[in-house]
Amino acid sequence: MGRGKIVIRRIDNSTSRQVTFSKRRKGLIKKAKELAVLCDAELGLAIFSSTDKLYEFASTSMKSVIERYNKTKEENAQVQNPASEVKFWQREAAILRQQLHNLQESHRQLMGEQLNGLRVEDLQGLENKLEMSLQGIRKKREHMLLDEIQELSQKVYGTTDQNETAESSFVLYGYGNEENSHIVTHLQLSQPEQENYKALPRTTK
Amino acid sequence: MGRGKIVIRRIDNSTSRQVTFSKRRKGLIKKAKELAVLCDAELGLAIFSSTDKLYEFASTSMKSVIERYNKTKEENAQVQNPASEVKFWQREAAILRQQLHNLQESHRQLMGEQLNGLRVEDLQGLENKLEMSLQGIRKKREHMLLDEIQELSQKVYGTTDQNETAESSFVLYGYGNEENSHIVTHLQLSQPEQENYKALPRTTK
DNA sequence: ACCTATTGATAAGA
DNA sequence: TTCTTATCAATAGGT
Repeated sequence: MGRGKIVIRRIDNSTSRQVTFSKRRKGLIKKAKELAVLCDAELGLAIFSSTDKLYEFASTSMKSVIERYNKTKEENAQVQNPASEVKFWQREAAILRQQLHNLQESHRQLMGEQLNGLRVEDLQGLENKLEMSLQGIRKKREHMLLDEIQELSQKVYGTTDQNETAESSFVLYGYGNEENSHIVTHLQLSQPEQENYKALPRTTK
Repeated sequence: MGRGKIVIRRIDNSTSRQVTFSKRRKGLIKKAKELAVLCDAELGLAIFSSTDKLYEFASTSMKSVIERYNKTKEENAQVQNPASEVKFWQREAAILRQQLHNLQESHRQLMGEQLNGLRVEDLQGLENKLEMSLQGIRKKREHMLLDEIQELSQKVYGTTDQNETAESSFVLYGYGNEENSHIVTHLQLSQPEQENYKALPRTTK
C-alpha cells in the first residue's frame, strides 16, 4: 500500500524502521479500535518498540482484558482453587455485565436502533411506549415553561398575566430548537472511549 | 475499503457483524504480525468476540508480553495475590453497578419517568431523541408491512401489482388507522431474554 | 468462501 | 513528525 510493494522482513535501516513503526502502529491501533466498535468486541493491544517504548490500546481497559484473558486461559487448564470470594465477585461482575447488556439492547431499541430482530407487533409496541413517554415529557416541559412564565411575570409586572409573557419565554428558551441533547448523549457507558496512546519508558533495562 | 463507505459504529445486523468480525480480525492480526516483523517489535493482541470467544496473537508469547506489560506499568503484581484480585473484582463490580445505574436512569427518563431533575432544555432534548427514534421505528414498521403486503399479494394473485393489492391490505391492516393497538402491545422491552433484574444476593458473610 | 469495485492504508519523498 | 501523492492492500456488499 504505498509507492511500491515491500517484502515483510525486518527493516534494516533504523530510521526507516522507526518511521514505518510510527505509521503502522497508528494504523494498527486505528483498526483495532474500529474492530472493537464495529463488532462489539473487547480487545487489548500492547506494542513494544525496538527501543522498548510501550504503546497500548484497549477497547475497555488493559487490566480488564488481561484479567479476562487469564481467566479464559485458566478455564482450560485447571479448576481454580477455592478462592470463593474471588469467585463470588467474578459471578457478580458477570451478572452485572449481563444486566448491562440487556439494558443496552433495550436502550438501542428505544433509540430506534437494532430493530431487525423485532416483529411488526413489537415495533408497534415500541411506538406506543415512545408516544406515551413523549406525551408525558411534553406535558412536563410545558408545565415547567408555564411555571417559569408565571415567575417572570411576577418579577416584571408584579402580576400573573400569562399571555403577555409567553412570547418572551419562548424566545428565551429557544423553543422548538434541537441542540439540547446533552442528557441522553453520554449513554455510551460501556466503552469510555479512551485511547491510551501514551508511550511509557521501560523500567527495566 | 469496500464497495461503499461505512460509518464506524456498532453493526446492527448480527450476521453482518460476525462476517465483518472475521474479516477484520484476520486483517488486524495480519497487520500486527507485519508490524512485529518489519519493525522488530514485541506485541500481543487479545480479542474477545461479542460471543466471548478469544482470539489472540503475540509476536513472542502472550505470557511474555503480559509480563513485560505489567513490569512496565510498574503495577502491583497482576494476580496471584488474592487480596488484590478481590479488590480488582470489587472495583469492577462497582464500575458496572455505576454504569447500570446511569443507564437505568436514562432509561427511565426515556420512558418519561423521573423527570424532576431535568431542565426545560433537557426535556426538549429528550423529546427530540424520542421523536427521531419514533420516526425510524415507524419507517421500519411500514417497510415491514409493505413487504408483507407484497408477499401476500404474490400468494393470492400470483402477481406483484402493488396498486391493486395495496388497498385491500390497507383494509386488512387498518393502515393509517389509530385503533390497532389491540393487535400488539406486549413488547417486553426491558427483559429481552431472561430476567436478570432480580436483586443480587448480598453475600460476603 | 469467493468476487471486485471502492475505499483506506501507506511507501517514498519533501 | 507531518504532509502529499501514487500505489498497493483491505474490505463492503453481493453471489
